[in-house]
Amino acid sequence: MISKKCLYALKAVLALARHQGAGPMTIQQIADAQEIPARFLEAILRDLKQNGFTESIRGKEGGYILARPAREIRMGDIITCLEGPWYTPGPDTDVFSTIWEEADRVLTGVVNQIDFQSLLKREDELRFSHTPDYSI
Amino acid sequence: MISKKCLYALKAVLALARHQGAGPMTIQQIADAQEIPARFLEAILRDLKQNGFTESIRGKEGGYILARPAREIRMGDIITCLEGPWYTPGPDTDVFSTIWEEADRVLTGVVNQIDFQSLLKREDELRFSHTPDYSI
DNA sequence: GACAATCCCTACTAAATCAATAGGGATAGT
DNA sequence: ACTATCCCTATTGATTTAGTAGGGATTGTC
Repeated sequence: MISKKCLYALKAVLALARHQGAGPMTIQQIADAQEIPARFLEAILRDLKQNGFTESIRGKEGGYILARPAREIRMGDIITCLEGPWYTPGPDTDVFSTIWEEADRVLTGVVNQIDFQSLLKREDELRFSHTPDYSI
Repeated sequence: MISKKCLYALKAVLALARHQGAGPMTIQQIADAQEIPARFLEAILRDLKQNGFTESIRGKEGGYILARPAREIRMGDIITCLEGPWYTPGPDTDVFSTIWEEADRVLTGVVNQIDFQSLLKREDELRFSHTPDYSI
């Protein structure tokens, strides 16, 4: 399965996407909102920054923002950034190589179809469908 | 990526598939043929046996055979047996859950389409296409 | 019945990876 | 100056991976 680190990264980007246009979010805010250990999140956000997904503002009133619109960041981008490629073709091919390639292809296909704008929308729909209706 | 243990299991089953009908193969034979540490392979074969993929014959002239025809064993069966499920749905669903489910679905789809009879055929074709032609 | 080749079972270990935590340094707004 | 923020390196404990070790049980052959 996906590592916690990677899941934290996805959640952090999602939080930043929701906050986009409202100034920077501090590490602590993101950590609180998504239940991520703050010191761990710090390293993750630095990683995301180095790969061009986030930008940071230092000093007081500082924090993190997305470097690009949520629409232009795909789940697959973040996953590849944190986990590296799922399968790397080696020099010698056996019967299984082509199958790992196929698996990689379909997996990439799934996560690259989803950008963070659509994740926000999905999240809203999920919240809507899960809100219990207490009316009589 | 896939663990070495799982890859060894796949290779072992493939070796047994190729040997099917020609009596049992010893652990050592499989280990030599597929370049797997014999003591490690021992544990893997036991695991495969407990899950009904292989059978063993003890004593001299003993060894391992496939418990079913190669056609009836799929790659996905072996992988699930060794690695467990890639994703297990938890009690609480978030935006990502449905995506992991979809990823699991497509991945399972790929490896469950391939049985070991077709792997043998693929291997033969690969060997054919890779044999260098030294004729003038 | 002795012997040798095989599978069977439990326990142990070394290395790598995962999931953080710790301690300070640099920067910027007030 | 003070404080809230990000920045960087190093360290740690737990878990998983990839084996290894030592012996026990079974069965065919002489």
